[in-house]
Amino acid sequence: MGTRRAAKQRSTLRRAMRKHARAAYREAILEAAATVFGRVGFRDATMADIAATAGVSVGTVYNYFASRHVVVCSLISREHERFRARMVEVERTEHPLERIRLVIDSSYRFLEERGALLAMAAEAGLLQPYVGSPESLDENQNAHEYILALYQSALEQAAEHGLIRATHPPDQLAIFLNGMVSAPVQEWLRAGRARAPAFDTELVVDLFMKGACQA
Amino acid sequence: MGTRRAAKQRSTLRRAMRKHARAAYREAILEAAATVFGRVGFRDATMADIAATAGVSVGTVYNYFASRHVVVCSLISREHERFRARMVEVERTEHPLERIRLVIDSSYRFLEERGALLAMAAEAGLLQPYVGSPESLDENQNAHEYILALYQSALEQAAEHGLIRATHPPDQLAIFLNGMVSAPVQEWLRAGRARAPAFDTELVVDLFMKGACQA
Amino acid sequence: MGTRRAAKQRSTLRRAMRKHARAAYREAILEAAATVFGRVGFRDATMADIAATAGVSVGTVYNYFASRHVVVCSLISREHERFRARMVEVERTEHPLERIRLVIDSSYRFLEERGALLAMAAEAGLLQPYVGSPESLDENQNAHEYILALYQSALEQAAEHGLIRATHPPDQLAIFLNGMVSAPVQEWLRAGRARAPAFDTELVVDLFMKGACQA
Amino acid sequence: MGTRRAAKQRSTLRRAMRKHARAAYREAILEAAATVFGRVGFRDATMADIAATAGVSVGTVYNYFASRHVVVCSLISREHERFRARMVEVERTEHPLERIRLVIDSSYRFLEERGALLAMAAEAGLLQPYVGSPESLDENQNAHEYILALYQSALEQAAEHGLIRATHPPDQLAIFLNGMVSAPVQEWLRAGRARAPAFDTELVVDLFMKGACQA
DNA sequence: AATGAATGAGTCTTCATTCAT
DNA sequence: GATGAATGAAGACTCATTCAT
Repeated sequence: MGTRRAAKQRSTLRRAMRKHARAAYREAILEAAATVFGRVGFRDATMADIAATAGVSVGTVYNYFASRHVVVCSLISREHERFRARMVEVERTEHPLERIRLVIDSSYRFLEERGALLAMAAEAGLLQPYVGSPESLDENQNAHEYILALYQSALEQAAEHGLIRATHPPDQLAIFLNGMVSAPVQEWLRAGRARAPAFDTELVVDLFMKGACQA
Repeated sequence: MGTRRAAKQRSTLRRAMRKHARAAYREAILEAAATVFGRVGFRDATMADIAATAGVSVGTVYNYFASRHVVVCSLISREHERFRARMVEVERTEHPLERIRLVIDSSYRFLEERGALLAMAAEAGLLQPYVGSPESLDENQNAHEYILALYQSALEQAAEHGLIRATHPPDQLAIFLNGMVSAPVQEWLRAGRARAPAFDTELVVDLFMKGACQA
Repeated sequence: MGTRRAAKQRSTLRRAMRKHARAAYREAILEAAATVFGRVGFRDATMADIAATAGVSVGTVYNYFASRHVVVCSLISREHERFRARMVEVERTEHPLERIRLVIDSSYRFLEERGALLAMAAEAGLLQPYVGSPESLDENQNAHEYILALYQSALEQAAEHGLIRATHPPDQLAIFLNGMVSAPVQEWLRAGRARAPAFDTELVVDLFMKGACQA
Repeated sequence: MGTRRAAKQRSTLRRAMRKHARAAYREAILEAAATVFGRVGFRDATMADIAATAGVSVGTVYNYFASRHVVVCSLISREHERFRARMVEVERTEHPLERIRLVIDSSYRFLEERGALLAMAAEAGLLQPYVGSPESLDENQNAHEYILALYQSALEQAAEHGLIRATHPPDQLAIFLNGMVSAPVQEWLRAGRARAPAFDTELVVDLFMKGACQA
């Protein structure tokens, strides 16, 4: 009887370890994919590359992801989820301008931490055409739309409260704001991610709100 | 003697015609490449596609361009030259803010006219880091740097003249301005180039100069 | 001493149970293989399919069969043995024509019962040359040769007794008889095993013995 | 002018040679496919095998056939056409029993000449399940159906004329006749195509018509 | 100089087999 | 002895590049 219970315990333990190992493998492969995608780009990253970088065989990658496409989507999806998780707090902020400031700041910090390439992919949706439209991402995997919506609603609210000019449509303002926010990130990517990125939230907010003109 | 001179003339003529023919072929191939790149994107365009679109054989493409890579670079280079040609006039404008307005306006018009190439420009410029080093461009093929430089010098001059705040470094201002200018373009690309693009220079200038705040 | 004997008994019992368990596993796997082979055919059946159908892991399949090839051969061998077991009775029948009738009838009934395996049998027997040598069977696993031999000896005997014409060599007659017997089976396979098979022994015997001619 | 005409002639010549070369390549590949299929079977024949046997590169095979499946179908289709071409004459024969005799004889001669494996594939449709049903052959590529139809109509006619018993349905008779005809062929295939095949039309006809019984 | 067929390295994906637990 | 994840060789197919005509 004791033996049977021990066996059961062992079995449970084993299953737990399995589960853990599976998660670890999955994670390692996604991380490797992120690395390779960052190195050679989405299109030129081969499954062999990813497997080698993860330190596993190609077959193993296919044990965790049904196809190359699934790897890409899973990766983007994962980043997107992480990003949204951070935004939960921010979304609660009442004051629209403060909320904008926090969105920008959180975005920058996320980019700095996660290595901007992937974050960019997830956030900007820039790589959607590379991923392929027919099997492209779900609505809720598209961080770009999500951020634009955040900006837009905050700007609408701000306009209602008389905090910003109501002369321009808020969806367009959102696009321009996002353009300003993204600009230094893209510049950093363009420079080959050489130095550690240093994105300045206050600068963006100041410039967007007050403009470049002399007061 | 007359015969020899005639022969020489004929030879010269033939050489001229040949030169002209070569240029025409080259042009046709580049234009075809532009079309194909615009249609299926950089990475999915095959040499066979380009050749077929140009109405020549693959072999002929290789008679004019040493490799696929050279086709891409030549195309970008050509577009860049055309772009700069249009900017000659603009660069002569004295007033810095007016010059900025003209740069933006010319850029937008160029993008609207060259249509399909836009995707390519975006990929070459914005996505250069994704495309990877093997396809990276020479300094003088990089329209992005060129435009940033235009903005920066105009902003410096504007700051000297007290037309804009001197609180922010002009190279950073240039980046943000460029971000705002690019934002609607990227948004248009992201939407799949569905509707005809309509970029609003005045809106950008207004927003950049005065900010979103209430006066 | 008593203890030792008890231990020995227990050990014997355990060994017997183990033996039984092994046989049960073996059987389950072969039956699963039969099912899968019947469903998707020889070549498209994967070890994973077989294991899953048997309700065991792939590793377990390899504990009982050294390779995929061995599974196939074992299965065919087993079917062959079952088939021969049924024929024991038939072989005892004295009258050669009656014996032929019984062979045909038993064959048809075996095919009807073993259903899905039919495809396999057909592939293994008829398509052996297509399957190639690596999967070819031992002499004593070949049901085809066995049946031909049954027919041939019965036909020889019938000729000796003056029951059939002696104008044709019995080995050739056996081949033709087998061809007629197999014809509706192959037709059924070809039709995708759509309807339940209904093979008519009397028809075959009548046609083979009396021919298609008007009496 | 003379030069231009010469150029045109050359061009025409070249085109003709091209065409001829293409046909020759196509033929060589199909012949190689037949060889390889005969050697290792339909399923195990790889494109690399076929290419190597044909003395070309894999890419070349794909220049002539869009996919592996197309190679298989083209091969079967080609054999089928050849077979039907031979049957044109036979189909004209009025007397139904004589027509049956000729169908059998022509089939046997075709099999002897073309190497039975492929002929079998085309004729018996045995490989249909290997070729894959969803993209399987067109109705008119199925020689098996075609031959059965020939037999059946001849048998119907023969029954009408009182040449054979009307006791059995002609579609079933056709199947059994075909079974008898095929039997020695299959036997020959099973034996590994060792000796040159020698199929005896008269034997089959005699046995099918008169049966094995003593008169 | 144009042509376009031939080439073969490289890509994704499958699956029989092994082996640590 | 059972398990099932890891492995990697092998297969179908693509496409940049070469070269004989």
